[in-house]
Amino acid sequence: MYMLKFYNSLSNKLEDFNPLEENKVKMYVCGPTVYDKAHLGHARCYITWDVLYRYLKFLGFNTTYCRNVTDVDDKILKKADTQGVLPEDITKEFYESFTNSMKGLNCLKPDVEPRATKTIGEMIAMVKKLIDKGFAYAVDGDVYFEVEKYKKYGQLSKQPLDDLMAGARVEAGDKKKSPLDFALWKKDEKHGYKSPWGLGRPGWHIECSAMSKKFLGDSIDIHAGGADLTFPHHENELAQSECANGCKFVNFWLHNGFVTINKEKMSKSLNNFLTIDDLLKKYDSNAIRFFILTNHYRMPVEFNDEALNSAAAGAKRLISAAVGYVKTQNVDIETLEAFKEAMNDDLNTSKALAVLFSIADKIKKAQNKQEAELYASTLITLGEVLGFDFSLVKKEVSDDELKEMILPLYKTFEIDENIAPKDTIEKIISIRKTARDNKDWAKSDLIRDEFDKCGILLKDSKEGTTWQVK
RNA sequence: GGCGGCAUGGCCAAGUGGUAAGGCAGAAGCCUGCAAAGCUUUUACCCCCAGUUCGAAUCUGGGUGCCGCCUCCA
Repeated sequence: MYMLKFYNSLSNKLEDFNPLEENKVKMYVCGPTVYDKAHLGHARCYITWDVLYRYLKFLGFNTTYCRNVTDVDDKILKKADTQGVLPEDITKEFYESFTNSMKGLNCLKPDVEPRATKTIGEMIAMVKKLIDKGFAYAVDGDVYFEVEKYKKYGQLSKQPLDDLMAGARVEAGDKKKSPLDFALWKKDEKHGYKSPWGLGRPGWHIECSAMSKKFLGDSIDIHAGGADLTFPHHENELAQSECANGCKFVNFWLHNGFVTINKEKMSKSLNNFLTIDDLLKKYDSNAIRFFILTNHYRMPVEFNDEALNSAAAGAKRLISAAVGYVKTQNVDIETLEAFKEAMNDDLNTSKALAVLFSIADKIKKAQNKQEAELYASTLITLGEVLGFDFSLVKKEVSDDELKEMILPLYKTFEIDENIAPKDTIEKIISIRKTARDNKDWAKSDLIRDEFDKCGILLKDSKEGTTWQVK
């Protein structure tokens, strides 16, 4: 039995994971602000926590995964105003885009995906409570959290209050008592919601606090997100929630590292990002996952095409090892234990991948069919815990798509277009076989090239020639 | 300036004090008419210096280099 351990950003230590409630895990991940397409950095974040979710469930924890959608935000409003459309138009478009990206990456849907706009009431209630308890104050339609009142402020980011104060920006016309105080509620007469303080909208941090409380309760096991959220977002959430609820907010704070490009953080503001949509045009989800999972989730990952191509090759070989086998209830215990040992160690996915490669190797070296089936089933079972999609190996193409692909061949070989594409391929292969039998290598190679141009790979072996979509 | 992190073969990367997993690429071989695919084999003293130790990539101290947060950002 290996103990499940996570690196807790709150203590900066590896800690044994014990859920608050026996066998139950409540996890919250900061979701996207839906105003633009998701990029590789988001992919890394959500793939990482997707793997955590899958693994917790695999271990048998009754896991509730909540990932919010931030659909009230300055950037959304700004974009809407610039384009002369409603904020809802923006959020609808990019929520759909995000959902598609997640699907494309084979990320499981969270159990709850609350939207900020649907949780306004709870946010207002929380802000009110903070005011009642003396942790917040209202000024001219704004409400601020008074950092001074919460002595533990800075515990997560390990920032001494004095240093924060020294570095804090003081803005002209600021109504805050202290530059460190942050907005819980902002006056907004154009896009605002009704509240005890007039028309306004929630601050970003209170959104997560309220949604987490509503759907998971006052205390939760895991709160995860990108490392850049540690300060101020998570620090502020922590302060608000503990002050409002009067109890511990989160047991484990987990943060993933960034994707870098040319050694710099990939981000919207640096404008050096690659969207998930674009990446998926070139690489499948297994390749992207493999790329992300070869690194430990807390380390930075440097993106470049070479790395992604390398990952694509690795993923393909790994997944292909299970082709022709199905998943059963059986798994190889030794491999399972090795896998768990790796994953229990703060999600050491790099090591877990090595375990998968070793089981893939065992499939090939199996003494008999039964053994091979056991190993393959193990590979699929554990591979799916990492979110690999084993259906992607053999590209399934519909007859119509296939026909579209090989249309030139119909013409070249003067084949009736009413003949099914698969039969057509077989027919051309038999033409090629005749050529090969006659040692007409020029013709044989030409046909192979023609297929290649159409995206079909021919494989010659002693048993004959087979084909597959590349 | 404050806080945090990183430095392992051509590239990516794991690594619990006892002498370096795995992936990619490369090379050689098998297979093939030739290829492709597949299979087999194969490549490291771990940034520098000092220390602790019988023994350090792994611990301590000091360098050097790189990155992130401290402002919206996964």
